[in-house]
Parts: sequence; structure tokens; C-alpha cells
Amino acid sequence: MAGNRITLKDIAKAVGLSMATVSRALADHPDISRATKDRVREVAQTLSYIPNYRARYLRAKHSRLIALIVPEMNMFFMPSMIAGINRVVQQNDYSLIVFQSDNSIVQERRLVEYCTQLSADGVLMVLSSETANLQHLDVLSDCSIPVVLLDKTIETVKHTTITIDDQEAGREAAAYLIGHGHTRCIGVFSDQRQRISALRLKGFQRAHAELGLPLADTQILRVAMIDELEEQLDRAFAAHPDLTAIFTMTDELLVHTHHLLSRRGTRIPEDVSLLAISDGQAPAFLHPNVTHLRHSGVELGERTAHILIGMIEHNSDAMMDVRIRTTLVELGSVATRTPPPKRRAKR
Amino acid sequence: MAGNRITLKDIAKAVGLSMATVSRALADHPDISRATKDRVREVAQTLSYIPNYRARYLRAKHSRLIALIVPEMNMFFMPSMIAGINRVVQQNDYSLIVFQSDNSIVQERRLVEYCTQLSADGVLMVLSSETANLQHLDVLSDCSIPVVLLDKTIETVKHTTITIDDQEAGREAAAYLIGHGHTRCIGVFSDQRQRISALRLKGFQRAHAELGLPLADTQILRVAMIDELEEQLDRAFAAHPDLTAIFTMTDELLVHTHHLLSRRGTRIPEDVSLLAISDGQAPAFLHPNVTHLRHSGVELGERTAHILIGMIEHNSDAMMDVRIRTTLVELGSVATRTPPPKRRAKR
DNA sequence: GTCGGCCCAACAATCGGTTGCGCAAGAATT
DNA sequence: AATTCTTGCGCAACCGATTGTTGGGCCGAC
Repeated sequence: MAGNRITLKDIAKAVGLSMATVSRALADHPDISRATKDRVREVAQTLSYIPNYRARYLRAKHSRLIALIVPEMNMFFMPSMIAGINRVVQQNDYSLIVFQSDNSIVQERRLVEYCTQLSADGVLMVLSSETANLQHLDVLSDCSIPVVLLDKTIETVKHTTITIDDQEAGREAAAYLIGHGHTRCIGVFSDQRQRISALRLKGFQRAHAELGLPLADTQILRVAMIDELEEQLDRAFAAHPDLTAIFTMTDELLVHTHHLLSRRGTRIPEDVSLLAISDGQAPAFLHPNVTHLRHSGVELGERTAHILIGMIEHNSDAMMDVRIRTTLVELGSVATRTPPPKRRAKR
Repeated sequence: MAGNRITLKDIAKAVGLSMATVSRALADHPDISRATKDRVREVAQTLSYIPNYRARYLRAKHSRLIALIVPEMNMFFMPSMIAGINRVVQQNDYSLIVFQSDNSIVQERRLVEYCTQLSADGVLMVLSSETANLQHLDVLSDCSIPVVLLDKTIETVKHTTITIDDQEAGREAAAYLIGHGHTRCIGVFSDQRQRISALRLKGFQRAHAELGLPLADTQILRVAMIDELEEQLDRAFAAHPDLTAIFTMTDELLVHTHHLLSRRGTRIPEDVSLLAISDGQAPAFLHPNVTHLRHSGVELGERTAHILIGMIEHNSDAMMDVRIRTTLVELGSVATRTPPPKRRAKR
């Protein structure tokens, strides 16, 4: 490969100085005279010397490598999150290594170990759906490599986590719909083993409870595989002729729900209102534009990266639990239902 | 940081052997007796030894690092492409470093240089829209680091490139629409400075020419910024009351076009047919499902990664130009216009 | 005319491994 | 019993840098 790369030694030979002096000259060390520095730099220039960071970092005992382990690359959240992470990472002169666990705990374990072997300076993790505990992260603390869990995580007291305030978002969603006169809402959630999903549901339920509105279990859709959605939605429509609003907890669920509604000829928001939790991209190209509780993948990524880099550079091990609040973006997909006519509306 | 990590030396001390022997034992070198190997492995196990890859690779003169430089993280193509790349990269025990150039040639240049400093074993590049020549890649060949250009690229005779067969896809798109009786099609293209865009347009034009159909310049939309789309689309509708079909060259253009059509109450495919080049995700959640020429980001990524790894491992420098063909996926967005009634249909 | 200091640069150790080569002891050959 | 082979392991160099310590030369000062 890079068989003939110029090294410090080559420069040393060329200018007739020792490697040590060359190294210091290039580093602008005060011990070296200006004349020498200039000479060295010129030679380095003409030889087009490229420092070998790996050698440097080997000595320095760090790598300026940050690893990100994600369960999969979906089109909705990952790109913006990675963009946010990477911006901050690059700004701070680290490099981002991206791994996919393919939602397999076995892979995840292997990748975590791989991070130690690469001597990553820090690790960012979005947990796989199979991950039920965090023992496999112990190897990182053994090497004192800081970890930050983001987005999809599980209960932990030992690790810094950064998430959307999922429960609150679920609560606000339900409260918003109810506040607009929707007394029969359907909530579309994903795999309940995931904490993110459980929390959003919990908030959704809590809002109903707080506002004294009944919430049948048939109003809750738990969609583990996206192709189950259609059937579940049909069932919900059948079970609740009085349904006037649907809440979807992710973008993926949103776009597919939207599609199914279009297909069955349901008008939004005339027939059914639609509300989502989203980063705002999908809502913008669906018709009508979908009112949503907005979170920003970019912001989540940036904040996470900042925190991790802080931990790396200040050697801090303070454990945090950051929850990012969503903000409501009102677009055209939620109609206001006037005070439900007599409490037993249609039918 | 990793202050107290176990090293070969620690193991050597613990078992009372030299580092060399320990190293060989762990590497299952034939020179070492079974008994010793077992003993060493056990000690390594109990001390939970973690080899330091950076040290190893420093000696070995490679890094098993592959860098990917992308202009930006969009939600449509990047995730699947990265997924494909990363699968192959991980399978071959490399790690993928992802950089974003933010569509800036300055950044891109800097990142390329960074790759040399990190001693990446190979580089994958999706060119930024600002990139007009490939001089900044010379530093890679100086270090004999192989490069593969993918997806968005420019004319080159020196570098291996892997792209969708853009021109052919554009041609097929137009031919398909024309074949279905659409004599007045609108083509929605993006920034013409990008080769990918120019080629798809060229194919689109060529098909019209081949089939003897006129194509006014007002039938071609060149959308550099997505928010120009609406106005351009309006103009096209105004200029061509007889338009019956729209072709969009990317997913992003597709979803926004679809949205605008919905908003103006245009029915698909009754009023206007819609055809796209896509990886199939967006077409699946739009209504009606959009007929498209499918390419696979995953496949593109996988093939690219394979080729790069081949170049790395066989030290090959043969230059290739791979074009991946799209396949037609017929869904519900294109109607067949019966032989145009008298050539001046409505109005 | 020495001596203390200051500048600059060199020596050598270090980071954590890998690897060519040499060497001793036991086994095999004659 | 002397020689050659094998087996199993250690020595030391090396990858490409960084850095603590040392020391030579030159300065002015006493």
C-alpha cells in the first residue's frame, strides 16, 4: 500500500537533523530556532510530508475516533441524527466510525468489543431492539471509554442517555387531539419491547386518564412489523366507527398510515385527523401537511456528540439523563371537532 | 483514558515468557507448543486482554479503515447506500469512517487529506456538487490509497466509478411514458451542474428524439433548490395544458412533486401520470404507489464496497466504470392514454 | 581566563505490538 | 558417540511518531 510514504525520518535525513528536532520543529516547539523551523518546514513541504496520525496517537494513547453503533439505517431518523453527530465530531477533529448491529444483540456485543480494540475514545449507541440489558457495555468502562446512549435506550442508572422526552410527547399528542374535540383517537405505536415505544404509549394513556377520557385497548395499535399495520388499522376502523383522529408515534408509521388512509379514501382532516411525532421532513411532503410534535434528529445528534466529547476531554464520568422536548408544529392535518354533539355523536 | 489496559507485556510477565512468544501464541503460530499456547490464552483470558489494533496495524502498514465522504445526509439515498457499504465493510473486518463535506469543495479537499493522515486503506466518495475536477484526489494516489467514486461523480479517466446507468434510466423513463400514450411529459430534474442530473436529462431527451416526439424546453424543469419546484411546476402546467405525465429524477423531487400535485387537486393517474427513478421506498408510501425505475442503494453500496476492498487487497489499480441498470416496477401511478384522440385532446 | 547560563539539537525511551533470525535442548540419524 | 534435525522460545529491530534528559557550543560576566 502506502509503501513509499514520507516519514519524519526521511525529512530528518534530508535536512541533516534528528527526528526529534524535526518533530519539534514541525510542532513549533520553542526549543527549536526559527531558522531550523523554516528549513524543516520547507523540506517537509517539498517532500509533501503527511504525518501519520496513528503513530502519533499510539504514543498519545488516544485515537480521536468516536464510534457510533446503530441498529439499522432507516431513512427517517438516522440521516439527520448522523448528520448532527458528524458535524460536531468533525468540528472537534474527531472521526466518526459507523457500525450497524442489524438489530442483533450478538452483533452489538461484537461491535462494542471491536470499539475497545480500535481504542475508540468514545462510543455512541442506539440500542438494538434485542438489547435487554447493558452488561456488554462493561468492557467499555473497563477500558474507561465513555459511552452515551441515545434515542433508543433502556432503563439504566449507569449510563448517560439522551432521548426525546418520549412520555411527554405521547401525553401532549393525546392532549392536543382531545383538546381539539377528538374523543376517540387511535394511537399507532411500534414494538412494545422498545422503551421509546412504551413511553410514548404511556404518555398517550396518561393524557386520556388525566382528561377523564376512556381509552379502549383496541384504540392502541402495536405494530411490530410494518406490514401488520393495514390489518390493525382496518380492525380499529371497524371497532370504532366514531374514531376521528389517529396519532402515529414515528415517521415510518406516519407515512404508511397516511398511505393507507389515502387508499381507503379517508380524507384528512375532514374524516380523520392525523397527528405525528416527527422530525418534520415527512410531514412536509404529505398532503395535507401533517401537524406534529417536532423533534430534531440533528439537534439530538449534536447535543449527544457534544456531551460525549465533553466526557472524553474532561474525563468526566458524571451520568446524565437528558430529555429533549418536542415542539408542536401545527399544519393542516388536524381538524377541530366542535363540542361533540350530545356525547354520542354519529351512530 | 484507558490508563490501565492490559498489554502483551503484562501477559508476558504473568506467564513468564517473552512478548514475542506471547504474541505468537495468541496468533496460533506453529512455532509455539500447544501447552504454551493454552497457558498464554488462559492468562490472556483471565486478565481480559484486549489487543490494540492500532499498534498492530502500525506495524502492518495498513489500518483496515475505509473512509466514506458524502456531500450530505439526505433521507432518500444515503441510508440505504451506507447500509450496503457498511454491511460489506463489516463483513470484511474493515471499519467505515463517515465524513460529510457539506457540499463544499474546501471541506472535501480537507477530508481527503485527512484520510491520508489517518492512513485509510481506501476511500469511497460521493462528490460534492461543487466539485469540478479531481485534482484533490491526487494526494490519495501519491499514498497509493485506492479510491472509488460512486453515485454522484464527474467525468474521469483515472478513477473507478460506480453509478446508476443514469442516461439509460432517463431514456427508459421517457420511453415508458411515451409508450403509454403520453405525448406531453414534464421532466423534473435537479441541478444541472451535476452529472447525474445532466445524464438523466440527456436520456430523457434522447428518447423523445428517437421516438420522434417534440420536447420543448419548458417541459424540462431544472430544480436547483427544492422550494423552486412549486413555481416551476405551476409554470409548466400553465404552459402545457395538454400535459399528462410527469417524470421525477429523484426521490426528493418525487415526494415534493407528489405533494404539490395533491395540493392542487390533481388526481394521479387520472389527470396526470407520475413516474420516478427511485429506490422504491417513497413510491411505496405515496398514494397511489408510484411506478418507478428502481435502483437499489443497498446494491450500489455493496458492489462499491466489494470493488474497493478488491482493489485494496489485490493491490489492483485497474480502472473500471460500472453502471448499474434500473429495473421497472409498475405500480399505480401511470395511466395508459389511448391513442391521443385527434392529437389535441382536451381543450 | 574560567565559569555559569542559555540555546539548540541529539540520544534514547516509549507507545503496543509483529517478525526475522539465532540458539539451546532434545530427538533422530548414522 | 558424534552429527544433523526439529522443536520451542528469546533477542532485538521495526512501524512512525513524541518527549524527558543530556550535552556541546557560544555568550557574557566576574
